[in-house]
Amino acid sequence: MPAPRTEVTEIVTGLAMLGFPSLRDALDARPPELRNVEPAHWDRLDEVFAEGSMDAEFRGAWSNGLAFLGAAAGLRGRRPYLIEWKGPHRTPGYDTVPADLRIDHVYLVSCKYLSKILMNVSPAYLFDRLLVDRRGPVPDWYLEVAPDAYRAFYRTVRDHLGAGLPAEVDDLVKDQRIVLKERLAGPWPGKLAGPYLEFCAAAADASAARWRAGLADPAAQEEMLWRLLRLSGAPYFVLGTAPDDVLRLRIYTPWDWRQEFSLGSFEVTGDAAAGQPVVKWRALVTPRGDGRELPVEGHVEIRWSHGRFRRMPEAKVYLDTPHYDVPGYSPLDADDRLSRGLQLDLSL
DNA sequence: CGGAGGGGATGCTAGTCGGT
DNA sequence: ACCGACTAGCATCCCCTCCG
Repeated sequence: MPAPRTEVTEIVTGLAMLGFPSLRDALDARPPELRNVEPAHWDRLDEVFAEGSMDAEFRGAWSNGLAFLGAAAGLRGRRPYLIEWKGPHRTPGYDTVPADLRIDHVYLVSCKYLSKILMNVSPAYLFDRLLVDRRGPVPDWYLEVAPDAYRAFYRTVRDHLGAGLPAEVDDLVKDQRIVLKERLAGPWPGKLAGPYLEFCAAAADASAARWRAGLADPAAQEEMLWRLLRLSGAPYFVLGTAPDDVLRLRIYTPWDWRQEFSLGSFEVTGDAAAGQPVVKWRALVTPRGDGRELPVEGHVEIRWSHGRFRRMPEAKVYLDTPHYDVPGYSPLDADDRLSRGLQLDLSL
């Protein structure tokens, strides 16, 4: 069962597009146009709504759905005949568009909690395979790119913790990893903090070098930026909520992007100052017919999954540029301003 | 507030095993 | 040798909290 918050956000966003006079009416109707929502989901929604503990989420999702119903680039006031909720299941195959709702078979909508996290993937998939082929060898990334630094750091840890651990990090087995994770919970002990930072710097630099190696030509850089920003072959919409903010974006396709922008540069560097292995990325984008360069930047944290030394490292990709300043992310209300005549009265 | 880290969920994959 | 069914393990995806 997904977190109630996710369910509230996604289902209520869809509900609001169906034009009910109020959320209460919509919840009571349990409209059949909203597919894949089971009775248990409706029951839980009723329960959470009655409790009132998630009023902010309800309000945000409701206003997002209404905005999409009225938006020029969205439904322009046309009540959909079908809203498919992706539901608690992960979509099979390669998930290019992170869509939680599909409206009338064509409009793809992703309902996000406002977040700077773009994706969380395996390091080899990002740095070696450039987000192209998910399937591939699954190395322990730290051993793959910074074996000497990783082994040296492990030996320092082992010497600090004492007996019961193998001589080399390569020989750790599952139970030992669990023990390591538990004994290393919390801040690094003073004697390990310095060596850890050294290892972080080595892993970050090596990861950046690996990434750069695949990004030699401009075409590869441009495609990399598109994939990082999750541009997809089909346009889609992001309707985000936060306690007191909303984010409503239309996400360009590469085709849209090319018509408005060109890529000046894409740079990747290890971040020695961070408290974990971090690789920074930065693109300079030039709008066509206008000389001002727009920076887009973010960073990638490389981190153990499920605790220190426990599972394979994964790569968490962050966007540091505000969403509204990203070339290729177009605010829904900007589209509305372009076609003012289509604005509808949405007061309830 | 956001960087650092935690951990549940899901479904892929590499095993095993019996049958052909 | 190959195939399909089945399954345990775990890589990856996703969302969460904690704390300075």
